[in-house]
Amino acid sequence: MNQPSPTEAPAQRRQRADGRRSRDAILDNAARLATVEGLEGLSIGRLAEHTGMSKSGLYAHFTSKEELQLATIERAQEIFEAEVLSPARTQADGLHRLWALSDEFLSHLERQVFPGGCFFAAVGAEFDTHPGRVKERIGVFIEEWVGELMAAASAAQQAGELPPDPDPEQLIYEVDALLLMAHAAYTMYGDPALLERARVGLARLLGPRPD
Amino acid sequence: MNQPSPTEAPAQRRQRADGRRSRDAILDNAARLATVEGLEGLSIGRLAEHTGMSKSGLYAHFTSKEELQLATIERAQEIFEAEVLSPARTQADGLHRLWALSDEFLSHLERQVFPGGCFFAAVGAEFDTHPGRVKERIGVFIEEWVGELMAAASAAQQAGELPPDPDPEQLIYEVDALLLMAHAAYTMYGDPALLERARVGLARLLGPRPD
DNA sequence: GTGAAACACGAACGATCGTGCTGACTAATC
DNA sequence: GATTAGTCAGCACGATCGTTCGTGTTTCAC
Repeated sequence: MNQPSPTEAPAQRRQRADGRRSRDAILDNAARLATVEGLEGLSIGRLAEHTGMSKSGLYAHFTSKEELQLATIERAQEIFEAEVLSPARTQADGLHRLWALSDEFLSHLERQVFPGGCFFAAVGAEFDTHPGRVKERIGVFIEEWVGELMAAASAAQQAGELPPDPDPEQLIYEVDALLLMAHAAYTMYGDPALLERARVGLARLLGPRPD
Repeated sequence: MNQPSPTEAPAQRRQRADGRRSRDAILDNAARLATVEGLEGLSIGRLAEHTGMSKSGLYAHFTSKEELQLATIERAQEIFEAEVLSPARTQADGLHRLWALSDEFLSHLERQVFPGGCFFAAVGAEFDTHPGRVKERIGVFIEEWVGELMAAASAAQQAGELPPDPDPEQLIYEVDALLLMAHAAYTMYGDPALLERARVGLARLLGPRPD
């Protein structure tokens, strides 16, 4: 029934439970460490040491370092979804959603979900000058994030919660600028007041939080 | 007369003209390459190859890689002063100066003074999670840059060119956020429209350009 | 013009990088 | 319970890393 038809390429080697657990642990560490050491600066050896396994044992889970980097991005995306996107999506579309996305983003910086701030801002800054599959994936995720912000902004304008004047692209550019600045400033100096400044700026762009 | 008193530690080994030229060439290449490869990712060997000299010959100019990095930052600062700060300082203090600083910054991105965008945004993102002398120097320069922006904003408020409402710290936080976003977006996607969005945002913060 | 010192090179160092291979061990399948 | 294959460690590889040293070569001060 649910077994793949024999004509289809299986391609997927069957996976053992302990292997799945190891791979998860590796990628959890990789996603968090990458915001500190960088996605390229993070070496297989140090990641293995940090995960408590041998270099070759760890490497057996991936076919190359680039594959490890891509898998790490995927894991970081899951973490971001769980910590930022999902909580914000409980809010109604429109201005509530837009504020929630911004607040949850700033909250995940403050809670240090990643020790180096926003994963995608960190590795994006690292790979913006390194064309290839890794940069592409990061670029795609950022576009999705911006798309989600823009959808909420459009809905807010449609509902009359926001003036139509700055079109959503411009508005979200400025919102995202404040969020990026919050990441950069807070990671560099560690002062929570630098997160608060972003909230003040958001209030000027979006008006005070609804409710 | 202008020779150092013999009791003073000479400390400074006398320098030959060709050596000075070599060192300048090294640091010019280093400052520009660092925005692409990263200040840590830039290796002595590749920098030597790019400069057209041997690895050991290049290294003889510095006592360690960290010293090379610090000298590179100093050189980048000189370039930034020449390309951004000096031109803007020809404008009168206040709103004119503030707009000039912003415009010259965006212009130096567009002219690709550094191939990887803003040097200090790039290496700042790399070293924000690496405490040490390099991070400190970067942090100090950013504070000076922000200080210059804030001084212009204060003068503009004093002159009645800007409302006193957002205090200079908050205002410059938002200005700098737009400039940082311009760097990040333009470096990642290469679309000049992303620089124009920053200008539009600046106009909302500062009002239209004077004159 | 001569001597001292700055300069630049080649060779080499120990360490670490990403990447393979081999072979025990062990969990899942029949 | 035997077979299969996923898991993971040990070892080793070529390359590259930052760094040092010794040795010619070139510039500059006297």
